[in-house]
Amino acid sequence: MAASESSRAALVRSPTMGDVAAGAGVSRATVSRALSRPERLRPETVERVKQTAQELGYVLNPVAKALSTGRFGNLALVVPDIANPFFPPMIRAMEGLADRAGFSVFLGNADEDPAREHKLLGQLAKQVDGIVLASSRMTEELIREHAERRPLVLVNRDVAGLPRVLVDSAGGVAQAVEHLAGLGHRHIAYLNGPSRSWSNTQRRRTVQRTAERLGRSVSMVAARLSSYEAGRRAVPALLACGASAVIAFDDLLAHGVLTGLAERGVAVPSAFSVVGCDDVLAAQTHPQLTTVSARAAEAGRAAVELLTGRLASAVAISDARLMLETSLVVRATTGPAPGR
Amino acid sequence: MAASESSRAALVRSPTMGDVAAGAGVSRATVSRALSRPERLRPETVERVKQTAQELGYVLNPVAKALSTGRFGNLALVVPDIANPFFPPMIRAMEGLADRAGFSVFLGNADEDPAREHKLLGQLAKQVDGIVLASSRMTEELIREHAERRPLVLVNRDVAGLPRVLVDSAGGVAQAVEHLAGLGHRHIAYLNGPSRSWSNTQRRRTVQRTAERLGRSVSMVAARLSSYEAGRRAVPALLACGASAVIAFDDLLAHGVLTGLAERGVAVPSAFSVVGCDDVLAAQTHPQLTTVSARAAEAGRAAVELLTGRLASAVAISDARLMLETSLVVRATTGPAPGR
DNA sequence: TTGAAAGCGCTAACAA
DNA sequence: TTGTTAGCGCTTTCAA
Repeated sequence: MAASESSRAALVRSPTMGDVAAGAGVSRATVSRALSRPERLRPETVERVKQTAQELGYVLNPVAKALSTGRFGNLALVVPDIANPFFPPMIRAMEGLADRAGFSVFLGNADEDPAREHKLLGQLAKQVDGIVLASSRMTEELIREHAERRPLVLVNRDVAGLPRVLVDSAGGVAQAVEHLAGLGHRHIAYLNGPSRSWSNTQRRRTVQRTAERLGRSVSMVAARLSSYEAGRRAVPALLACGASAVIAFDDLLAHGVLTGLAERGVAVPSAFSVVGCDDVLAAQTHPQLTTVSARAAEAGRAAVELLTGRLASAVAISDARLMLETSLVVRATTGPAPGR
Repeated sequence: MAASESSRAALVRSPTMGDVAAGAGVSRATVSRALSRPERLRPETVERVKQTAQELGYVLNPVAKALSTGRFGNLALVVPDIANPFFPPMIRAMEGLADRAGFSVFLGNADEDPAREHKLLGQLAKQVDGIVLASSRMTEELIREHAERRPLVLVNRDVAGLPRVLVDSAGGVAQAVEHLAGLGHRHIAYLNGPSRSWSNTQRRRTVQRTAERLGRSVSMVAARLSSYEAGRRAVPALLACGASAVIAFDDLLAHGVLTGLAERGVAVPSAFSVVGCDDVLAAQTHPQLTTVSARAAEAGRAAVELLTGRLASAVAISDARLMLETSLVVRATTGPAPGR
């Protein structure tokens, strides 16, 4: 009754290469070759092996293969918050491309917590060929450390020496400021997102510089995290600072602001203008939010391409720095400054 | 220079159990025990082993462990479309719970395609301990087949004999119909979602029955898939059918409808009422959509609990059928029927 | 073109 | 309490 006693035991456990070998009257090595390097075998052998594999319902065991080759056929994808609408389109694009390249993907949700991010990367590293790390909140030092263990591509995080894809919101944000200035707004607020976010830093600076250049004043308002509620709660501060328009770190905050304004009877855009960022919520909700395109899906695709390219070539193209330009998408939540 | 030649080679490759064993002056088995069953070892031995493991920066290789034990420490999560706002909160909840239970998670995006779903499950099955399959579009037969290979829990798909978590939108949808009837609407439309969706079938039937019971007429409008654009395009049909209110398959469609109505100058809710489903977009966007709560996160959590419970107990609780009740959340997009 | 055999890093009887 | 040994299922030299 021992599993090794007779071939009838194969009925319960799934068939292995040995079973196929026995069935086809060849060695396990030959089965392996028939499946991975058929050109090195006589066609009729390959045929016979594939035939019996088919009959037995044999499926290659990826874990055994991985142990033997050191290659896993898996990618890791780590994001700070999968529930943030910025990420799903990116994840979707990544998963699709990874799949086409023959990889399965692990998803890690870091919960905006650098420590959890670190832990996730640690436990995933040993079963993936490469990692895409999006909007990391970890220190540069820690990121470098992980990048040494496994090929790693960053999204929206700018660490010199590591391959990275950056959605350059500067262009779009500058356009947003110009758009508002052109509409007569003299005082613009910027509603901040997560403080450790590279994107937030970039957007804040761009608002500041552009407004300065155009001679408009700017107020910085803190939300500190990206959420609808945070945006809603920021409205009193927004109104108090004297601005007549706000550029929010992202669409989620912008929607919160819309609600907060509505609750206070402030009409949009006639009394107050609102601009979002990322064009993700904006594209699938009403009202049509004026926003800065973020090209999340493209960024994801580019990151996976960089990663699989690097995995295939064995030549570490380490310092790739891909910038994706953005632009303003004017929709319905911006209008002329009040009293003009 | 062969890897086995001298221990100096350990500098390049990551340390194995053998390295730790050598360093601590014990056997590999002892290292293994120190890490997984420390209670079976003398405390000082455990200490010594952990110490040297620490020094060497040793991390257990999960793939080798999996090959040896047949347990992977991985779960698979397959959804039809990760970009559909219904899923991210669910995925997030699942990932969090899985992580706490010591599992990493593979994410599969089936793209609303049964064939892709099948393929994904096939390739993932060999490296996971269990599977959560959400809103499957596959045939019951195929689902059963996969459930035989690996422990599998369904979400929002009702297959007898398999453990499943169902968000029972009947309650909430019935309330929505009653709510609208109470507001004087005599003709209500239901905007359909994906035809293979269990949830859609359930919602459609509930609308029909409840409206019948209350003596209201119903029109069925097809959108066939869940997207903002589909909702928007459905507006002409919606207006043409003579209804004064719509219940949409989900929030995404509802938002599309809102935009379509706005484009035609139809005011919400004074001229037309809109109800969504899922309360996912609704909770983080403006305007505040009247919707049916979907408890996606809870459903995800329940599914993972069912799965890990089953994995731990080794007793197959096969026919669990968990229903999560829903209810209507009245917000700002429904109002009295026009002309009343 | 094919087979034999060693080994990937770990676990788990079985002994001691 | 600890070590020895035999795999887990696959790939990959090396020989034939």
